[in-house]
Amino acid sequence: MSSEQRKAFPFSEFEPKWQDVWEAKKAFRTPNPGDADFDASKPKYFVLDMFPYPSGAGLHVGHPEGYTATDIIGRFKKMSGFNVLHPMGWDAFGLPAEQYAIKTGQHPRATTEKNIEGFRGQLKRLGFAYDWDREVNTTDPGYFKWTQWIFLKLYNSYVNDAGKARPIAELEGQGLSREEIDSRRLAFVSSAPVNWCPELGTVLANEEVVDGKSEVGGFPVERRPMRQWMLRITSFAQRLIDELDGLDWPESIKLLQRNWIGRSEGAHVKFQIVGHESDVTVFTTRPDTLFGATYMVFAPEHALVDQITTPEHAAAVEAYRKVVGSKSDLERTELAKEKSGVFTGAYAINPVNNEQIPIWIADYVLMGYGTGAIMAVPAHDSRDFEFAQMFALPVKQVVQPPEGKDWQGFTDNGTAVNSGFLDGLTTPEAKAKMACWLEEKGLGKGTTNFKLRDWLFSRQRYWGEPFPIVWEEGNHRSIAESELPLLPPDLEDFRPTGTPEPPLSKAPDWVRYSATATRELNTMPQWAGSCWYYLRYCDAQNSERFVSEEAEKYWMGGGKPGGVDLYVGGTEHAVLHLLYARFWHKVLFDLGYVSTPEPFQRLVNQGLIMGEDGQKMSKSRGNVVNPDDVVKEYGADSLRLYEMFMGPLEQVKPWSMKGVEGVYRFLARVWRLVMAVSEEGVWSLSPALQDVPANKQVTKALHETIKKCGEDIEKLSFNTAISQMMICTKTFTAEEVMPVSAIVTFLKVLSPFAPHLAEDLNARIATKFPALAVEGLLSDATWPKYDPAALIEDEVEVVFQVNGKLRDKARVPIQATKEEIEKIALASARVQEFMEGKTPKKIIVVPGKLVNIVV
RNA sequence: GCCGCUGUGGUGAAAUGGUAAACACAGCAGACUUAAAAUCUGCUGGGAGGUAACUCCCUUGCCGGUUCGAGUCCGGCCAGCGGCACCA
Repeated sequence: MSSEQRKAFPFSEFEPKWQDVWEAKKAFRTPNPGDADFDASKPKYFVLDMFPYPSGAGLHVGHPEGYTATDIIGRFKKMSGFNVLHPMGWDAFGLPAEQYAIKTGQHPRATTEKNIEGFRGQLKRLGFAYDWDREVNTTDPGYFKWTQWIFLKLYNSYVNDAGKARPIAELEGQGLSREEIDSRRLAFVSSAPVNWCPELGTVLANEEVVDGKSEVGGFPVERRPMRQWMLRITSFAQRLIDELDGLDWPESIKLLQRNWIGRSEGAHVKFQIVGHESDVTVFTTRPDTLFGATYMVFAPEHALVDQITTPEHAAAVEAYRKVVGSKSDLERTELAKEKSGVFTGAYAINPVNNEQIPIWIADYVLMGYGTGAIMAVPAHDSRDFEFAQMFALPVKQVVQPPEGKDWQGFTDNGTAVNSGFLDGLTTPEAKAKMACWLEEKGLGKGTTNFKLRDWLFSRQRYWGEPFPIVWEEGNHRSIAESELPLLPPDLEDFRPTGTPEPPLSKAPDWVRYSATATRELNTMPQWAGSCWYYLRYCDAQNSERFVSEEAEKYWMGGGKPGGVDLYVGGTEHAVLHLLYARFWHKVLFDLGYVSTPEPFQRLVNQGLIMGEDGQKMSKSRGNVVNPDDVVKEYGADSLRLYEMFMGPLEQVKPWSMKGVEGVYRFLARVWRLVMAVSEEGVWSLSPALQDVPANKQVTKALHETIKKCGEDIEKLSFNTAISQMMICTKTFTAEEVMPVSAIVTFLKVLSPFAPHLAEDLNARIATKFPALAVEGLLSDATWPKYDPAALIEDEVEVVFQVNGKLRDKARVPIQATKEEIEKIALASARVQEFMEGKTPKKIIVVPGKLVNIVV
């Protein structure tokens, strides 16, 4: 049997038809302030999806999940009288695009354009109410001109003592040297060790390295010192933590970000080194345990190691450093099961008791965190304890744990012992006292440290935004804003060079900027374009500014810390995109370019859709569902509705084709409310459709549905809204006569979920009942109001409990008083039976609900 | 190891502290049909008793607590998923 004959309603005819009508009429065009048709009296609602990376594989079923949710919200808000901004675009730069191009032997611009076309077509076939005039594409020069422009803002800014980004010109006015100014820029050059991935031929940000491998491709990553562009995100660490508070985000995501930023409070402590002028500072979160420090450990890369190592230990130290230095991050973590290290021969003096303690080097101390050196308190730190056991170093108790716990390796709070002036204090008291003592003696002070590192911002790849920077006599400087956009050269061979030399070096004409200056050869990472795309949507066509002040104020304003009203996307961006975008937004805010300190007010993460087998969808498992197939077989409305009916939006849930059939049957039932089929299989308006008022039962079901669906959409509880529509449809189906106006109202409620079907049925009803159907497009209709009076029943069922157990129920008038209900309950034969003649101790009456008699 | 989330029928799931399992899937039975598909109707957590209508008991991972009343709140444990991981 062909699928054509099996169709229960002709979705494959009317879905494309309405998609064309919406597009032709620009039904979802959103006017901006200043436009002739802009209505300033309406409130705004900015609903945003995480824009897709247009891969060659096309849309997968995970995309429409979030996109349908935002589409329902957007359509509902539009119907409820809001100016709705619901745009779509393409995050098209980056490694995967370039690798795909290399694999298929095409230019990334060609593959990207083809992929975008594919994605756009797929999204259009799902009937999303986007304003396509606002489409953005990060690889479009008209877009990345402004990405480069924002980079120049970062380059030309610094953070002042108050922690705010300010124009670098302020420092120039203070007569600082070029070196001093360059060292304070938010975009700066650094030659620290970075994550180099030989396979990808580029460096990667810390956030892009997972378990010592590249997030893209899973290739090994090694540490090597290279000169790279960095963004000073660490200057915003505290604000990035603090300003999460005002946001309506899942607590788990806030926590993920807080943990990633990793604030910890402690103290710096200065140690003298025996026989040396120099001293060394360590960071510790446990200054209260200073009396228990029995040795010290430097990171192998620590700058002082060469100076302090004694001749008899030099060979061993050198050998150890060599071994550590040759390891990739992966090997280093893999081999980290057992502690290793060597003694330098040097000693430090513990400032609290003047004891000499040995200085070791070990790779469990990281150069990149704190000061790259630690005081080891083996008694109360598990790593130090393990190391001390291994190398037979002394372990000295300085914290008394609560009764019944061993002090060795005890890391929680307790009471200070063997600690001189700290003895008897609780751990928090001792921390505070020690910090004061250190500060008084000039030996240290309380400090805060963050795990967050500065953002490595350059890549040795072709398919990214070139930096608007030139080099002259060893110094960098920005090019003029008027020179933007800076296009990449047209390269035949854009593959990585296999060395840290970026592929842009293959275009000598492009590289030569002037007789004395050459261009920066690195490109920006994929994250750059996605850091600000939501702003571009507000004014996507503007060629004068990244977004007009007026549009930014209107769409991003509204008195809350975040400008976007609802942002829906996957958890995978919890610490990458969402942290980077917040950082850029804060810089733009400080500089006065945007009106809110945060970009996204409300964030919702959609849950992953698993395969039918409950496993993650993947080609190798063969459990991937292609949305195109579903649309072909069941229609776009079925796909939309099913993805919303599966379960709560935020939950991980498995796909079920049977479930798709279920919602498909529901849509067919709705279709048959309005349409009847002849014996020849021709659909026409159902004769049951009549211009009559709805009876009480239908009216009640309808108004309950208006109420519940409206409330559930606001709560993003789409599955329960759909079940209510199913109940309502059942009530309609049971009727012999279909009251047209009630059906039309129901279609309005259905339309955000299944817009094609609702639009089509309304148009068909309009042919016979033009006065009762919505005039023009149903998508432009107003959300119906429910009548509270229609919901009220004359009688309600009240349950009677004896000692909390259900024993009887009765229908009582809605206006019955507590006393009357109580009397009815006590009169019940079943209740009396279970009371066994005892007198009630207590009777709880919840009007309209229950009576509980306690005996 | 640390942090977080989630545990409810055969399945996806509902349930402002107030009738657990709405809605749907699957299954079973029936109607329509020569037959099938489609459609429509009914049943469908477990156990016990009763010819039957029906009645009773148990049931939201496990143990305890608060409450007239707990899937929901509190404490402890177990399992699964996710994040971080030598961050001093």
